[in-house]
Amino acid sequence: MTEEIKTVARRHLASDGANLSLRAVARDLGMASSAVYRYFASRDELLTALIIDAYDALGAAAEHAAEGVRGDLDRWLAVALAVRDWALAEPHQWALIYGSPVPGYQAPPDTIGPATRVILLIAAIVREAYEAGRIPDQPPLTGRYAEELAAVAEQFAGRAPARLVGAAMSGFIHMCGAVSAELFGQLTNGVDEDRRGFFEFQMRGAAAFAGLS
Amino acid sequence: MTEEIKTVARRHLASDGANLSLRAVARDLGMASSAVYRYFASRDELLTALIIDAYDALGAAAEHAAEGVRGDLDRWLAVALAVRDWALAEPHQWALIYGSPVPGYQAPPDTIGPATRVILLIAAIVREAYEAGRIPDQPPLTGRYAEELAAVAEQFAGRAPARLVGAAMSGFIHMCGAVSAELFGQLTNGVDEDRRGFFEFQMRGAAAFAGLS
DNA sequence: GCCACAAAGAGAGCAGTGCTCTTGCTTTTC
DNA sequence: GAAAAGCAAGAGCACTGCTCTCTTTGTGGC
Repeated sequence: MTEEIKTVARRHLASDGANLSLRAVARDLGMASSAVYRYFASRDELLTALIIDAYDALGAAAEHAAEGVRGDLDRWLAVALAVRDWALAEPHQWALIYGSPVPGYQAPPDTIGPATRVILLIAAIVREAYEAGRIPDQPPLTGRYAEELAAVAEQFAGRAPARLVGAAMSGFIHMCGAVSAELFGQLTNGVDEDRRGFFEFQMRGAAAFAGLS
Repeated sequence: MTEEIKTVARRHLASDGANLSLRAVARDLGMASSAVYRYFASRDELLTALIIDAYDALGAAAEHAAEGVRGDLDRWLAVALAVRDWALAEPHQWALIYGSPVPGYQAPPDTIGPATRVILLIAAIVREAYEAGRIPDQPPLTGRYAEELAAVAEQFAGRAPARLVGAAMSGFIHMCGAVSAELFGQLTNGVDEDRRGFFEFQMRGAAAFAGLS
């Protein structure tokens, strides 16, 4: 039942965005709106469920795309293009997880696990490349943020230097920005035909910043 | 009067986000909700007015920051940091213009003018650097998107090559992504203290991609 | 001074929303 | 078979965007 509600809710998400109507979902299911509250304590809880599912679906798509691809750069590009493909297929789910936060909505801790799948995948790509000695040396970073990056590295990226972790995060952020820019209409009247090509161009730049090849 | 409504609406924007209540705004002004409709035909029209104002304020802040700064890289960094500063000061206005689009809302053509101020400013920085011969040569781009970029260049960036225009747009997109990531909570548990430093690190990377120095 | 007209606001009302509470029905469990 | 638990329905509250009609207010022309 919960699954059925989520399926219909996802359909409504595609037409109404984040302010989908719980009542309309209930109507589509042929039940009273109050009955839905047996499965989800509130509209926000429904949204949370959809958010977690979206993160998971995106993470799965990215991991699947990376499977079996050899070469650091190719793996990174495969991940980035898979993320873009998923976002183009599910624009409203993308908006839900990487768009502006829903007003008054506070993401519960359950979401941070699924939320990190993609960035962890990218971290793994970079770490493997680094540990295999395929990343050229770069001058170390200094400053407070470099220490924070080093702390992150210690947790997720083995012995990779702060600069590399920073470049990886930068690539992830750039990727999210590029997808959002495309979906949210920032590219209109600029690049309209070959957006995939332009996206790949940007992602190659991001990879070069990290020293991937 | 319209100005007064917008001011109160902006205050509500800060607490309720994009789904601010026209009735609540009217209440705050001590007038009936129907009276507001004399000044704005609909809630969407109010949002449009706020969007245009936000684009203009951001554009003005960016242009002001660039004034008098010498050096291509420094100008670019000044613009990027000014954009970030403005976004941190007005997170809900940022979400309004660069976050996920409001469901069912179609941005009218009036918005595209103000929307382009920042990217045009960046284009100007890059163009000047190129025309003064301060951008090292890079291999030309090929592909459909390269043609589109060349068309954009012809309009806004003089004789700059497609790769340079692409890198400039890439930097703009990266900047938007970095600001959004910070505002929308993607950086939580990663870089928490010195986000400004990390932002600048990314923007220096974006500048290098375009050949700015 | 007075009338006429237009602008500005008030108020009621419609259909819709999230959510709660009470009531009833059905299925399981003892 | 009776008690208990799970599930759904319905009414209702306070809220929303928006429309309609009505009333007040201010101003220009004579």
